[in-house]
Amino acid sequence: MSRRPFHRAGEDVRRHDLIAATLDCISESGLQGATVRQIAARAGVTPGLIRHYFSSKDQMLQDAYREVMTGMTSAVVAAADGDQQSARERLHDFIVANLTPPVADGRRLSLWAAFISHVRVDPAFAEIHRESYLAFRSALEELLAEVLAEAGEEPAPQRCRELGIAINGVIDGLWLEGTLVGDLFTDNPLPGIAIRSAEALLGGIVLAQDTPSS
Amino acid sequence: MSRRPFHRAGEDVRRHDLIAATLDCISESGLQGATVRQIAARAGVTPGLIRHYFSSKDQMLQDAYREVMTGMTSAVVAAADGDQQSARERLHDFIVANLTPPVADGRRLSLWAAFISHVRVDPAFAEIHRESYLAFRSALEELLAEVLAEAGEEPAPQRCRELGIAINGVIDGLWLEGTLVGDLFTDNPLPGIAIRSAEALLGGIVLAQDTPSS
DNA sequence: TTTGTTATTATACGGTTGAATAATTACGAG
DNA sequence: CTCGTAATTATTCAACCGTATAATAACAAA
Repeated sequence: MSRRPFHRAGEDVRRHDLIAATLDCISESGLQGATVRQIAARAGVTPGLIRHYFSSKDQMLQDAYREVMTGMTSAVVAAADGDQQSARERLHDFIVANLTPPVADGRRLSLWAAFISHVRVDPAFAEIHRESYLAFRSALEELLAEVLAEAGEEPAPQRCRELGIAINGVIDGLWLEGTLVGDLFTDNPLPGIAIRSAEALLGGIVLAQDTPSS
Repeated sequence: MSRRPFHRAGEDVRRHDLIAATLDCISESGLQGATVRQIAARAGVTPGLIRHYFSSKDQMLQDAYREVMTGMTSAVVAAADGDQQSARERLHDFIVANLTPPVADGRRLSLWAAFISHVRVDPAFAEIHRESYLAFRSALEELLAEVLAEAGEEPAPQRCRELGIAINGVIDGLWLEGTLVGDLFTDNPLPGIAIRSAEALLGGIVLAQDTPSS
């Protein structure tokens, strides 16, 4: 009976590894499959270590949820911060980034869905959702204001807000269904649908460089 | 030690009661809280009875999922089958029904979210989702074809399909966020946003009787 | 009223869960 | 090189999970 050998790791790397292992477990077998033992095995440690870095398993899940959401928003915001010249192009890339990998990805959807099911049950998760949703929407609204101004239209806050809600709805819905049953949309690529929908919602402002209208 | 008294019930009633109790448990405490003991207690029976009516707990969950989804689609389809004259009015009511109670409702969202998190893990649930999504989308496409024809536009299948995907996306996204954090939208009623969005996507076809554009 | 069927309850089982505690071992400070 | 600290492992615990099986009681048929 030899004791298991181990090596020490910095607090930050351990926490990150444990969260990564948690997300792996959730994406593969859902929240139900994310047990402390499974997570520990995946991270290459023993179960007890989890409660040394997190006050409880629930606390670790909250941290994991926060990381998933910030990862998604930062990915699409980065896509809109490239070297594009016009606001139209930035909005275009922002929308497309939402509906193409790595954001539109089965693993991300699994994680998102698992946590969403907890939002209505646990207030702590509701707060995390609220924060991430508002961060996403405000980034989108800012982008929309620039697009409107660029097109010579007065970017009234109320109009930007409503446009943001609507376009966010399109993105959310397409991302959800497209990633859930992607094979249904091979004949109708979702990025194109999203761009044309946003253009329609914007009252005809053209976003795409090349738009072969269907 | 007195034995618990009981009365017999018809097979259909019992199954329905058990499924109802299952949904109650899920909506209140998520899938994790929907244990056979909790469900049985809620239904006023003992746990063993569940496996007398369902081959397994998982089987009962599948039946419950199917009931939730058919309940939602039938509710909105019924809203579009009233005594409205024009197709425009029917589409209008269809969209509004999606974003107002009892469809836009916290309990329904809790149930939907809990099951969605299972769709990516269990193929049986994926199949149920696929069926219900296609049923919903085809109902919407049919409605859209009538609206286009009524407006004198040729209802090409490809256009109806793309419109259906896009409008379904708007509905899904708004339903999701609106029900998750409804208090964020008190100043921006979602049914109005959805209608105006659909009108924009339809290229200007007017759906509402009275549309005070924001 | 008696009997047979089966819906329902009661009980038990093996396995798993998150958490708590105690025993070790790696590593830095001195 | 030694020692103290704390990161990590090992073990244990009570509670709970879904399921299987046997005992019981309600109701229908005769």
